Amino acid sequence: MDSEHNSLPMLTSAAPLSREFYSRETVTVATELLGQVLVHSEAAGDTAGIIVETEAYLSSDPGSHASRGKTQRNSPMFAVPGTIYVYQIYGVHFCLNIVTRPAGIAEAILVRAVEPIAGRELMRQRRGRQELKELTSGPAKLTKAMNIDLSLNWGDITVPPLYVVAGPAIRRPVTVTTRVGLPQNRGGDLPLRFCLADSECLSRPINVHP
DNA sequence: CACTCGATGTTCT
DNA sequence: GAACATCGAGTGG
Repeated sequence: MDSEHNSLPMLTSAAPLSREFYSRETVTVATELLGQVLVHSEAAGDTAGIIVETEAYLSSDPGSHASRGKTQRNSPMFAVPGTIYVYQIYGVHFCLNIVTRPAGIAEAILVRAVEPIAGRELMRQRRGRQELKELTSGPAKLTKAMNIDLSLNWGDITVPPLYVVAGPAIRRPVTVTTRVGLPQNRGGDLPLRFCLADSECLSRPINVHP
């Protein structure tokens, strides 16, 4: 067993955050997910990371996949809070979202970056990179490192194998910015990206002026 | 560093 | 056809 498991023996076996946690206002959940721990338990080995960057996607939000109604791809967004929505982007990458709000209101949170705390060697193998900062500092990087793909779409984030547990009780500064990759006319000017400002593992630096 | 660009497939116009 | 909640290799200062 490697040292990271010795130093964090309880984390990956802690109780997942409940459905009630996710059944609140999307911005609230997006903010409170920061500092919690995303865990993927697999036979190959557990991977886990502290969530350091999230984005909220709201109903009536032109940047949301659900902005033009329900389709085959986005239908998990219309399901119950805690539903996992994984989609493929640019044909090659996967992004992980967690549904909030009651069924019928399509809102979700994109998990954009985590700080690796367990299964780092597995992450290095999957990513083909050694540097800690390169393993999970982006929405598609973290899904690759943690082996998250379409097989987890429609899953339940409140139970294994993919779930979130309470992180270390340490207060860290939160910064709010505009979301990444969205043009102005698609909601790119809305302050819906949430970061732990002191993290080394953000998908990109926090711009003082966007 | 900063920037461009190709990969690759699903969705929507 | 074009766009896309991205990444990494490549190029040029």
